[in-house]
Order: sequence, then C-alpha cells, then structure tokens
Amino acid sequence: MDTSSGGEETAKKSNYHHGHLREALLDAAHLLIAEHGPADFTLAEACRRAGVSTAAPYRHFADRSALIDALAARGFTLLTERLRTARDRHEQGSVQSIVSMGQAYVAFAAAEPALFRLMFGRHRLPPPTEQAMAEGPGCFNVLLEAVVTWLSKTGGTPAEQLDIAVPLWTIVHGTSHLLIDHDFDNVAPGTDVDELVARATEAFLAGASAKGRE
Amino acid sequence: MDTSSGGEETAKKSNYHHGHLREALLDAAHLLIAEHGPADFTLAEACRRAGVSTAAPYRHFADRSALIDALAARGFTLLTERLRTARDRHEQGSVQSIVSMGQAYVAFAAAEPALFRLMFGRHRLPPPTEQAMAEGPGCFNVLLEAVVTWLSKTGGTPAEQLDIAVPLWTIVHGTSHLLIDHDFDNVAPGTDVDELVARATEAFLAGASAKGRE
DNA sequence: TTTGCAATGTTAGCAGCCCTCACATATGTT
DNA sequence: AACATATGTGAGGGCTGCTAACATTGCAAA
Repeated sequence: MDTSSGGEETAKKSNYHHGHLREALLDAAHLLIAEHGPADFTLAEACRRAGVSTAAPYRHFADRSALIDALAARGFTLLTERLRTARDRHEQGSVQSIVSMGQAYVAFAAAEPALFRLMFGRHRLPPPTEQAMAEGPGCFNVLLEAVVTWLSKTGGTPAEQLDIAVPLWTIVHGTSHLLIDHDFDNVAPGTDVDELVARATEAFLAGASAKGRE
Repeated sequence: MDTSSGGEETAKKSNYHHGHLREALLDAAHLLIAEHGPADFTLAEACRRAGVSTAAPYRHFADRSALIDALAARGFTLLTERLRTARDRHEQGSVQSIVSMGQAYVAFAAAEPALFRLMFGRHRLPPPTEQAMAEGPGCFNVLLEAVVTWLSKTGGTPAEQLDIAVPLWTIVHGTSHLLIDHDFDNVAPGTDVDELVARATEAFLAGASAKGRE
C-alpha cells in the first residue's frame, strides 16, 4: 500500500501548493487514528502533520467525516487484497482456504484496529453510498466464491451459499471485535485467535454439512 | 430499567440543587447517544436536557468519558439480566437455552445499538477497570455455566468450556455488530438474525461435539 | 508569450465543546 | 447557631470544525 513511495522531493519547488495534500492528509489521519483511536482523531492535528493550515482540507474533502469515509474506503481495498492472498494459499474451495481467509480477516483487524473500527463502525443511516455497496460486497464476494466451490464439493447447492457464508462472517467479525476491544483479556486471556478461527470454522462447516445431509 | 420512576416531584423545593443529577445526566446521555450515536454525544447537550449548567457534571463525573463509562456499566448490568431471563426460558444446559441466550444478546444490540457499541467499543488501554473485570465476566459467566451443563450432557468435560463458549460468543457478537452497522443490508438483505443465530449455534455445537467424539 | 481562470493554499474569525476556577447555595452535624 | 461539606453557577481558556475573503500557483487559450 505504501502510498508515500518516493514523493516528498519530486516537486518541492513551491511549498505554497502542497501537491499531494489529499493523500498526505489521509496518511496523517491513518497514523493519528492508529495512535489515538478514531474517536479522538482531530482534523487540525492532521493538518499540522501535513504542514498545512486547518482550512486546507476543505479543498479536498467536504468535511471531517468525508475524510474518514475515504480512509475507510482505503481499508476495504486493503482487506479485500489480503483476503484474496489468503484464499490463494490453499486449494480453491477447501476448508483450509476458507480458514485461511478467516485468519487473514482477524489478522487485518489486529494489525489495524482503528481502521477496522472505522470501516465497520460508521453506522450512517444516510443512503448506503454507491461506494459502500460496491466495497462491502466486493470484500464479501471473495468469501462467497470460496463457499460456492466448497458447497459443490460437499454435495450442497449454490442456493445455500449465504447460509454458510454469513455465519462464517459473523465468527471472524465477532472474533475481530472481541480481540481489538480486549474482551478476551478478561475472559479467556491468551486466546490464540488463529486456532480459534480454525476450530470454529471447521466445527461449523462440519455441523452444517452434516445437517444438510440428514 | 426506568430509573426515573416517580422522581421529579418528590423534592422540587429548591431547584438550585438538582437532587438526582447523576442519574438525570445518565438518562439524558442514554437518550442522546441513542439519537445521535455515541461519537456525536455532547456533554453540554446532556446538561441542557437536565436543566443544569455545563460545569455541573464535574461534581459527579471526572470527565466526559467517565460518564460514558458509567453508562456502559449500566448496559452490562442490563445485558446480564436479559441473558439470565433468556436462559431460563428453556431446560438448563439445553441447546435451546443456549440459542435463546444468543438471540437475546443480538436482540439487546438491536434494541440499544449505541449502548452496545459503547459497552464494547471503549478500547481503553488503561488498566482494565476492576469493574470491567467483574462485569464482562459476569455477563460471560451466564453463558459459561450453560455450556458446562451442556458439556456434561454430551459427554464433554468442563475443561472444554472455553473451546465451546468463546466461538459461540464470537457468533453472536459478530452478528450483533454486523446487524447494527447495517452490513447485512448490502450483502444479505432481509436476514433473519434469530434464525441465523439458531442455525449457526446448532451447527457449531453439532460439529464440535462430533469432533470431540471422534 | 501573455493573459485569464480554475485549483489550491492562507489568514481571520465564529460558534460550540470540554474543562477549570472562583464563588454561591443548600444540607446536615455538632 | 455555626461550621464543614456537597452540589450548584458563571466566566473564561484553549481547542475544534467550518466558513468567508483573499493570495498564490499552474494551465490553457488567445
């Protein structure tokens, strides 16, 4: 992802016009929410880090929350990539492949807790953005495809894909939240989330395919 | 929960000293976060609703986030009650009883999304409060007990309780978050969360007990 | 090349928020 | 009755998001 690769000196001539302000603000915001959490994120501080006045962002974003939305969009792109990579480490449609995706999902949340919260936490009632409609599914589709393949191997039908994929999603999504909110610490300290995901996924798939067969 | 039962007129003599300010502020805050979300909650607005100056809260709470913590504590008490009630609607340690608890968990999140986010979203690194240590588990223990009973019926051992209870928790917790963040809307609109919880829970328990027996 | 316009930056300033401090008022104890 | 304590108020500092008017730059047509 590293968007700041080599910039900085390519066009240092003017210093009145920043040049990459939009990206610079997103980078600064990314660092800030990682440090202080999404709630305490301050537009003014991001401006300071980008070396720019507090009015500058409004040339690139409608308001504070628009910047945050843009950051979330970045996150979905990143997560989708990670899921594809994880999926491709094992045979298409295998349980291992599905488990691997789940582990990658949780690992992403663990590595970028603030970003993860941002992505899923903007509970905006306003019309689900076009973008959100495209990103969310884009991400979920990676799982759906794998599930369809798995179903075809275990004698299921594509019609059941949501019955399988959604519960799997809840498992890894719940694990992610509980992990980054430190809720395992009080209740089950030292939880190995990779193993947790693997066992829960395998048990669910076993139970689900057994049920389908009865 | 209605904490304001009958108050208001019992001691209306002075009106300089409010009398129930702490509770009144919590009630106002509860309403406000339900209306505008936890992020946009404003201490000043809560003061306005309670009919009090913006300096008054600091006689009862260290700061804004202390008030929010108190609200979260209320939430855990409430959730624990709901779980107990749900559990007792079916035979002790039955799958139905466990499913019922999961559905109550999700129903709580659906009814009080802002409160739910508050309870689990305060990712404070500062020492896990004594209270948090007591509340979190207090809540989780309701599930743990049911799982132990279930294990004893299906030939498992109490040592496996976390291996069963934690995945179940991730399912309902993930379902709750995805539901209140409207993430099902894009991907699986019209999802019946009660059925989702029931099927996921049953499939997981079936798969887990089959695995234990092999 | 020069001129003009659109893009992108700045400063100044408003309103709102959290929080503190000094002061006012009620409560209850001796 | 007198004091100590608890709980309220008002004023104000520092920060924030955002807007408006102005300044600077880059680009494209004349």
